Amino acid sequence: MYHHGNLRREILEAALAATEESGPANWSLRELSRRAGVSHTAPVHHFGDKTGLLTAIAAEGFALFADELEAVVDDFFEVGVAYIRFAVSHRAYFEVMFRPELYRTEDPEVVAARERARQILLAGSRGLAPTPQQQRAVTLAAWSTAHGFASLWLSGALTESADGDAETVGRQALEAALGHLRRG
Amino acid sequence: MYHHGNLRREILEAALAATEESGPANWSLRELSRRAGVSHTAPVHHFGDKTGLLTAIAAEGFALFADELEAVVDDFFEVGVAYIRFAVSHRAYFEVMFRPELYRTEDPEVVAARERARQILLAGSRGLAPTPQQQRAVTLAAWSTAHGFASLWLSGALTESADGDAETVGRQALEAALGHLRRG
DNA sequence: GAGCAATCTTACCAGTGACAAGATTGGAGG
DNA sequence: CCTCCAATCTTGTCACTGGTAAGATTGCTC
Repeated sequence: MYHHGNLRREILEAALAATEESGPANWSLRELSRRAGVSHTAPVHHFGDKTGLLTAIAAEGFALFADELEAVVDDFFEVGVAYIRFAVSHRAYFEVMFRPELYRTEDPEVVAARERARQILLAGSRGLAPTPQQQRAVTLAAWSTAHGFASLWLSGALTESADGDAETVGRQALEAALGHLRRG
Repeated sequence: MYHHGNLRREILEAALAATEESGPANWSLRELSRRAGVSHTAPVHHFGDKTGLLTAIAAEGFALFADELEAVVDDFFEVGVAYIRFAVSHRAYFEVMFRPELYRTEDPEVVAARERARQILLAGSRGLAPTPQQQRAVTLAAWSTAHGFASLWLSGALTESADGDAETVGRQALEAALGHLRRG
């Protein structure tokens, strides 16, 4: 099928769907091509190689991530909640983004989007501690807690320890770790 | 080479070394076999298939993990530090353990070792909150913070935000998140 | 010292990512 | 209109992979 019209997008979506089902490694470019009804090398023109496809996913993921964090940037605590919400609701993106061996981490689009997200995280916890040293520790703590909860949740490690939806339980964990910072 | 003598161990170590270098997906059984000087199907007898090898790594990893946590079980805060120390010093194990799509999570050895580690984590934060509900939140918070810091550190996400060795910086992050629980 | 069971090998298959060379087609410029 | 170019997709091929089947080797037991 020459001139599919929307192949780049369709392959990308198929990759996301496949990643959602079985992780970012358990699918092949050829499988995605078959699903899209094109030859096994059709994606090459759009992504170069498999790493290129994963790089595109990471770049788009960091951009979406930054967007969602930006929406709540004024509330330090809600940035953490948004972090968790993003991981759960955009699982496939998240699983690629934080697995640097999968894609080209220094791709310009990736770098730009990732840096944008990072700045929002840094801004979110600004002014919560007196010294720069403590400031940095607070940022790290918040980032670690949100990221850790999200990772554990996605890996299924919490199925025995937590009941409820991710956002509710995540809020409780964030509150236990960081609530004292919020209240001053 | 018939009757290598120690093939199971050698393949396992080679897999750990390769995982350390390039992640748990970027090596092949055949490559490990070549390194060990045996035919490409020799590992089959010991592990069944590639998933079996990764399952063995996960089982051994959780057992080592439980051992290291056990050594400091009396101090809630030090359990978190030990968690981070394990992730950094046994990176290959850690990266497999928390990637359930890679191995058979319900393998009896895996289940036993993982459950042992889980109990230590639960015990570590016992008595730090009045109600069971808060108790659970504190456990989740501590686990999330340690796990998140370890994951971010291993993925390289912190290279711009933190200087120093993982344990030192990790302590600071844990202190910022959980220090208030320690001091009562 | 015979035979068994554990361990390893050789041979093969389908599936994969990458590459090279070529086919098709929409659209721009004459 | 129509020519031709660049974007897009296809066919063909390669080395490599994981998995399976069948068979070879060898340490150990009795």
